[in-house]
Amino acid sequence: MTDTIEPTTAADGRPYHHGDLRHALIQAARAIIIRDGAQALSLRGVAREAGVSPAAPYHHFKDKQELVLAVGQLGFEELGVVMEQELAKCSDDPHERLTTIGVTYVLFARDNPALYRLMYDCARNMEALPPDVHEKDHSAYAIVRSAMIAAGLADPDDPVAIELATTAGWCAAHGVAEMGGFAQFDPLKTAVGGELNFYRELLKRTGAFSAR
Amino acid sequence: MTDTIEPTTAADGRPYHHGDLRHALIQAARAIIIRDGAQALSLRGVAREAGVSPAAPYHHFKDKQELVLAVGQLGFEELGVVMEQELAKCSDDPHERLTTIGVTYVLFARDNPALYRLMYDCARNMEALPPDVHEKDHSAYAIVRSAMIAAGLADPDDPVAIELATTAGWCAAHGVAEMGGFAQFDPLKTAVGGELNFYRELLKRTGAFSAR
DNA sequence: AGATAATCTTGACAGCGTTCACATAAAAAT
DNA sequence: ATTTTTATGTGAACGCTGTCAAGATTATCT
Repeated sequence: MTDTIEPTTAADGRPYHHGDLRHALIQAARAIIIRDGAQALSLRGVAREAGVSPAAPYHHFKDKQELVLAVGQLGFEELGVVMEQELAKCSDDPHERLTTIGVTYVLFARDNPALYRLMYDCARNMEALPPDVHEKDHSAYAIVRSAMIAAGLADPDDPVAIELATTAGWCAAHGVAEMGGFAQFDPLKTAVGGELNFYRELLKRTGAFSAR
Repeated sequence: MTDTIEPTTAADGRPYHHGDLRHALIQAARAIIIRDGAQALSLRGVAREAGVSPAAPYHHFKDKQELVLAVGQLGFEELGVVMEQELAKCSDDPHERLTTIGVTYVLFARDNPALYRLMYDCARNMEALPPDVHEKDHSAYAIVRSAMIAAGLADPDDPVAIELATTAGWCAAHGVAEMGGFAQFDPLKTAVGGELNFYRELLKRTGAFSAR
């Protein structure tokens, strides 16, 4: 009882079995991507940071790609959490809620550009992913759609128009999310009274987010 | 005169000096990127395809990155050419011209997704590029801006509003360009009467491209 | 013609993704 | 409680990659 009773501790300090390697690998990869960009990510580096051998990850991911996709998937979940938090703090006015959705989305991308880029790749290869991601994405999609309807930007009786409005809004947000951070726009940002105003104006002007 | 007088032919068939390697490397890289995606691009592979040793490219590009950026830059020039062609075929109606700009942009991205992705990276690191790219980009930017003004989407006397409208339009086009190709939207595409209509509707709904 | 600069090759280095054979620990079965 | 199976780790190895240094070959300039 005097010895360490942590999960199967060996003599040399750390246990032979990591405990929850899969999770640790995803976190390490996420950290590297956020810190140094996706191009600087190497499986060996991730393993190193997690304190295991280069071959260990292959018991949890069949590929480097599969690890990367897991990080992207986690990004979507994070975004979902942030979105709910912001919407909870928001008023009931439909237009304001829609704006909150757009701004939150864009700010998330601004704060984690490399991660957002990964999430985009993730979404592009959505067919190749396990089905639960489909559902989660669809639920996010559903949030935007209902906000669109509530704000009167889509006729509730015209399904195609609803899908179009939702898709257009998502596309516009994606565009602003990826390009809004460009340094070229710095002068314009100050001219318009700060970064946040800049994003607001951009989203407003991409009519998908503006009231008629 | 009976011998081959092509640029300094050696006995074994090909000349020791390639003649215009820099160009050949860019073309080879472009082909690989378009065919197999940017992730499948290796400097050695490019050198192989150009029939040259792995170290040869380093006399023309200091980096793999520099080669990739050159391909992206070439992409912008190509897009400029296509844009001019389409605008030449277009009527004088300002709204139609604006729509043509957006649709051409999106179709270019749809036809060469990997190349377009590269161009985006290129634009993101624009500060790190030689200044002539700045000018070219600015000229493209100027095209969009004047089209915006002509279409009455920006008050010619409000410089900030002009920049905002132009930027918003570009962001919206980027969003549609990157996300429009997602397989998730296939049903919607057919429901709306084809791919082209889909893009048109999307651009119209991201209000930056629609008349009031 | 001779010197200088540009271009290409060869050979090498470290790092990468991935796989295979093996070691160890945990879980399940007896 | 012991054995067997399964899950999870290590180590060494393969071919590939980006990159560099030293030497060979050709073009260019005086």
